[in-house]
Amino acid sequence: MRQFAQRGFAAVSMRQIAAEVGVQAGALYNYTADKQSLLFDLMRTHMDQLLEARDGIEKLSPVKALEQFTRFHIRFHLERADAVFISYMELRNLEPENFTVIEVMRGAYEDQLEAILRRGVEVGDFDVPDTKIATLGLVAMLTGVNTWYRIGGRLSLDQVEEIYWDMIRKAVSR
Amino acid sequence: MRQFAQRGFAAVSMRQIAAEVGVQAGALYNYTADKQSLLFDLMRTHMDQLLEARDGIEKLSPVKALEQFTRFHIRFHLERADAVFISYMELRNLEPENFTVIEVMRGAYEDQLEAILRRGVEVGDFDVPDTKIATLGLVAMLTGVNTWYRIGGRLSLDQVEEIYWDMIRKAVSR
Amino acid sequence: MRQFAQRGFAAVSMRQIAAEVGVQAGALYNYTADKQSLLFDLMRTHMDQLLEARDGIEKLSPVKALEQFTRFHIRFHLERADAVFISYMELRNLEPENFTVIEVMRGAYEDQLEAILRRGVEVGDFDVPDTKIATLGLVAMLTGVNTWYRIGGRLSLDQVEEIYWDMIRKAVSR
Amino acid sequence: MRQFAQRGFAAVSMRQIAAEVGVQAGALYNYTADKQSLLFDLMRTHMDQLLEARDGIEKLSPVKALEQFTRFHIRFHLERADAVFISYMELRNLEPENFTVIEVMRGAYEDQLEAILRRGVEVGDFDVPDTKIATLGLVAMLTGVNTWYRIGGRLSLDQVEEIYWDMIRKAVSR
DNA sequence: AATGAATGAGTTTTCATTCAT
DNA sequence: AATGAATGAAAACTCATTCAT
Repeated sequence: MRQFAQRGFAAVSMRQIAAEVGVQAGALYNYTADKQSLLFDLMRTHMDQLLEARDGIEKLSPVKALEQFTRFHIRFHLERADAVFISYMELRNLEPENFTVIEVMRGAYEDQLEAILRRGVEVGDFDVPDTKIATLGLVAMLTGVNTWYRIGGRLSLDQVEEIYWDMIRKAVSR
Repeated sequence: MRQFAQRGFAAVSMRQIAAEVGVQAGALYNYTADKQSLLFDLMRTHMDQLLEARDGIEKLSPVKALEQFTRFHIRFHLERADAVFISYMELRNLEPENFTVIEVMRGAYEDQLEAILRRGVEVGDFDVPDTKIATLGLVAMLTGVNTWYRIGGRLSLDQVEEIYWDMIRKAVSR
Repeated sequence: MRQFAQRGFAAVSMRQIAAEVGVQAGALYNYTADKQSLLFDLMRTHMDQLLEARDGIEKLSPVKALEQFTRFHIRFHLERADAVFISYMELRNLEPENFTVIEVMRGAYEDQLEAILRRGVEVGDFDVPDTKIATLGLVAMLTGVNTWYRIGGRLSLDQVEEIYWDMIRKAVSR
Repeated sequence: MRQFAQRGFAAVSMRQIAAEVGVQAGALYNYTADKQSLLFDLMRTHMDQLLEARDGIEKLSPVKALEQFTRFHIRFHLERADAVFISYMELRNLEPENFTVIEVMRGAYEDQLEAILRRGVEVGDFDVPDTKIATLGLVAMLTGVNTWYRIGGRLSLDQVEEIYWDMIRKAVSR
């Protein structure tokens, strides 16, 4: 995972992966069918964890649910920077059927956010002209944190959550 | 550019590029020093155009400037989907000195947005706790349009601009 | 070694070398870092053997030492015609740092001969106006044997040694 | 010639040669049939000059003739270091029929020296067990000067001639 | 006499994968 | 469970040569 994140799937050889774990390249094939499976398994595991994570969010008010989603997304993604990066950058290197599996999972995650937005619009908490697009815009904004946040930098994780929650709250407000 | 965007820099061979333009691979070297230069020239040209594009924006009110920036960003990036995608995805494949050049240009572009936010905060039009982070968040959100917008789809470009401008206006409002 | 000697380093491809040992080109890289190392290792091994070979020569009288050096040089070089040829012809194809290593070794060998000449001059056995130049002249003459001697030809190895020792003995005599 | 001498025939491209004379590679083919001809013409011209050079040497006494040959060889070869180097190093890169032509010319030159030695032996001036081998040994020694002599170095050309003539005179003496 | 664009064959090297041991 | 040797295909790049202009 570290190697794929840092250098890209195509640029990492099975020999390099083997060297990193202290075996010869041939030995890797005792654990994986091929290089493609290595990538796919990484991504699927990541998406599994992402989807598992939230329970009971539908019982919260739309505003509370959106806040929880916001804070969760930032925290979950920052804790898994390598897996997140791979999941965005290496989609292209998935074979078609693997690609489809991951895309479906990603869609399911986005649906969770859109459901919150839709509930909020229905009860009059939010003013969002197009919940699908708002979903995509908010996810892009939130995931973008990963491109610049560094642990030990100017801001604490709490502060980042606060700033983004402030922007998002207002962005969907009436 | 089309090949790099669709399959990734590493996955496109000089032979494929040559075939696409109708020559043998060797002939490409009459026009480019090497494959790396092909990538770098593409990116630099894109960033040049991006930086050239906005004049006089600092004479507008912060709100008007932010609206113009929002609409410009969406339109400019959607018109150049391949170049945008390459500029985000293939940074890793730039040699260090080329990488630095592009990063500096990207920073200059973000500075234009941050300057608008800062002016807006100073005159009391905006309420943004951290202009640097807001800049990064907004740019991520805006550029995210490229990941889903398709010409001829459900929404016109004008509608997209409207929806995002609405979200952004509110996100930075008091 | 045979290929390099017959056709020259630059003219021999890794494919040809591989074919000669009965594998595909890629398999060579299990044994050598690159083509340059193949050349350098050949030369260094040769020079190592050349420098190892003579012990105790400094205890002989200058005349006896020169005779032994003469006979040794002819025999050693004729037995390794390919390595000798490569060591002279392919110096140009060594990368700079490798070149330096070989040059230093060659210098050490020539120093052994010059030491003999100098001792001979000191004790009055030889009359040589410039021991450095005489060294280079004698080495050139002796190594020249390799360009024409063929096993099974008109002359035995013993006869060749005799003829050259006769010329050299007289060339440095008073 | 300079390029071939410094980097070797195989390592010099037609483009480099063209650049050195200030044209594009294609233009060279107005002057030479191909790269091979460039090499062959260089060598043949050199050998022509070498063979032309000595007239009337057979009228001198063997000792005088040998001295003149010695001094001539050193001077002629030092004045044409590049051509000499190419003529030794690049024989391998001549196509077979071209190779034969050059070898015949080289043989003719060596015959001139051997004739002197043979005359000297006949009249009792020299003591040489095998004139063919002595010829090859002396030529090797003399040409070896080129490997170390540098204009402006420790020794003048006259001094070098003197030292070698001293060694050679004694080497063939009775 | 020269150019510049092109070719086709070649180069060294890398790589995912296989497999006997 | 691991190795090390091998393969075959592919990569980027170079080069002598050709040729229309």
